[in-house]
Amino acid sequence: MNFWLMKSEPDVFSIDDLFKNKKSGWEGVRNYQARNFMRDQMNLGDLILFYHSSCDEPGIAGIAKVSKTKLVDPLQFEKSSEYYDPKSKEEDPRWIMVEVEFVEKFKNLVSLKKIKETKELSNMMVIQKGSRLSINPVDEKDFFLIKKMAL
DNA sequence: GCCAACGTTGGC
DNA sequence: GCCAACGTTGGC
Repeated sequence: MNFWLMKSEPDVFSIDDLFKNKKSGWEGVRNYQARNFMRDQMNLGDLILFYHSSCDEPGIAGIAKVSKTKLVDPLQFEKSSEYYDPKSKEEDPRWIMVEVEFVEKFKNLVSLKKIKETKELSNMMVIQKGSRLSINPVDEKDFFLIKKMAL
């Protein structure tokens, strides 16, 4: 089993939205590195730190898990979508995604600030300078430490 | 709104 | 294949 961190802007899609919908396709990723993680390395049941970005208090808001793998992102073929990709072909779709399922919302958000202050988490990709990748692999021990910090 | 750090595009 | 210009991310 692998562990992940996935970023979402809460104005667009928050942990509360995932709670309401129970499940959601992780649409709109248009970065090859992030896509490759989803396409090649995500397995059913992998656990995900749900990260809120570009908001008042950036940080990890809860946990989700991978409920379906290797899905075709439908928005790449929708002309009206901001995620439309004219270069992607139906017979060879460029953008592959996973479906995620709600697991829990943290009682206390584990803020970016807190993560930066925690020495044991200094290796996390999300706090490395210049790291903008929206999907990061996470060490198992970091995953469970963050879960503990949310209590 | 600013801006640093990256990624992508396209001319050559 | 290089690289300048441009676009995006995301914290502050």
